[in-house]
Amino acid sequence: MPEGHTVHRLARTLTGLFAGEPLAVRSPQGRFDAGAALLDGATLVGAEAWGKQLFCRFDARGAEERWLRVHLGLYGAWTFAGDGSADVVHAIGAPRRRIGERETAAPPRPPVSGAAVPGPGTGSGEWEVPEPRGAVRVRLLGEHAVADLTGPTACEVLTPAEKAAVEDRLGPDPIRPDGGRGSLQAARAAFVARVGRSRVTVGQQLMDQAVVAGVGNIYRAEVLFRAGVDPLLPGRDVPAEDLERIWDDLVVLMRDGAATGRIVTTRPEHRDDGGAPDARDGTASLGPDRRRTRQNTDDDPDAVPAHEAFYVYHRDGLPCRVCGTPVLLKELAGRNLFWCGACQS
DNA sequence: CCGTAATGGACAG
DNA sequence: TGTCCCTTACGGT
Repeated sequence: MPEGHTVHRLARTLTGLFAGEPLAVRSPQGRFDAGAALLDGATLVGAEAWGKQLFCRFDARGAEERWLRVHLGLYGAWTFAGDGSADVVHAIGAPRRRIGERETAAPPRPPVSGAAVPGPGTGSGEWEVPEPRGAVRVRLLGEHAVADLTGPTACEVLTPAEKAAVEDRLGPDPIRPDGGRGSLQAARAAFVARVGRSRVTVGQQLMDQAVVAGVGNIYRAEVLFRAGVDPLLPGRDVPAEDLERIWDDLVVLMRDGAATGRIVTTRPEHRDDGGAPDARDGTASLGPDRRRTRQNTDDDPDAVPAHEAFYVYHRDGLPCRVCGTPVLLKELAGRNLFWCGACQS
């Protein structure tokens, strides 16, 4: 997925597109019919993120507020279309979903086989509401835009109490202004204390959303490399100063990711690998934008090429950017862990 | 056409 | 630790 930075971006996008508007809520796929009925016609007050959890607040006149909770899981994604009155990235979520991103540069998609419902129209921008594409769990339709959700791990309507219960199980979030613990200092202290009192490896704990919310496999691998910490070290054996540096680095890296839509962890001096392709994925001949590791990027020509964005993630077998030792790969708790055995020891 | 990977997580035992 | 779920796009046949 979509690590935490993506979800924070999504919250901002949804708020920008829909906040203050009553929305038509549907489940074209049918699996969310009951939930959609609860929300249909309610006003989207705003969206927020905590780690990888997305919460959209709906107010229906006279009724108690409702929260739509969405978790994208490994391959959930939102795609957007609209009249262009709001500036949005057109697809956010699973990396394979590139169609939406191409639409960013492409002219507005023509209506599909005349079946599309005409949009309400806004005076300035006429637009056609596109047919749902694929298995759309939820469609949010407003005056100026439509948002389609596919493939989520979780999609449900919650009461305020139920939303609070979900949040209670989440660790501090480096992207939230107060870290989700009242202040960034308190959030860092909570993280350091929690990791430091467990024998579970620091590599596993970083993937535990109760320890720190929003970190996924990429940030896990990259932040440990940047800190020079061995992922297999038990948390209690990692010096507190290292854990503090890891937290502070997550704040920087993840907020940068939320701002740009990309994860880039390499420092400029470590990026020039001569344009070497990602040798592992056998896509060397496909060109720089078709490698296995792809990002949801804004169309920024100055963006760091994907194959130079990481130190170790998906680079097993390739020489470490810093010391040249081959990057290691090991399956840990069902997920691939990448690290440099020399730099991280 | 089919198998598989993918930045995740819940649940059983 | 293993199993299952969610969906898409890609490479290989």
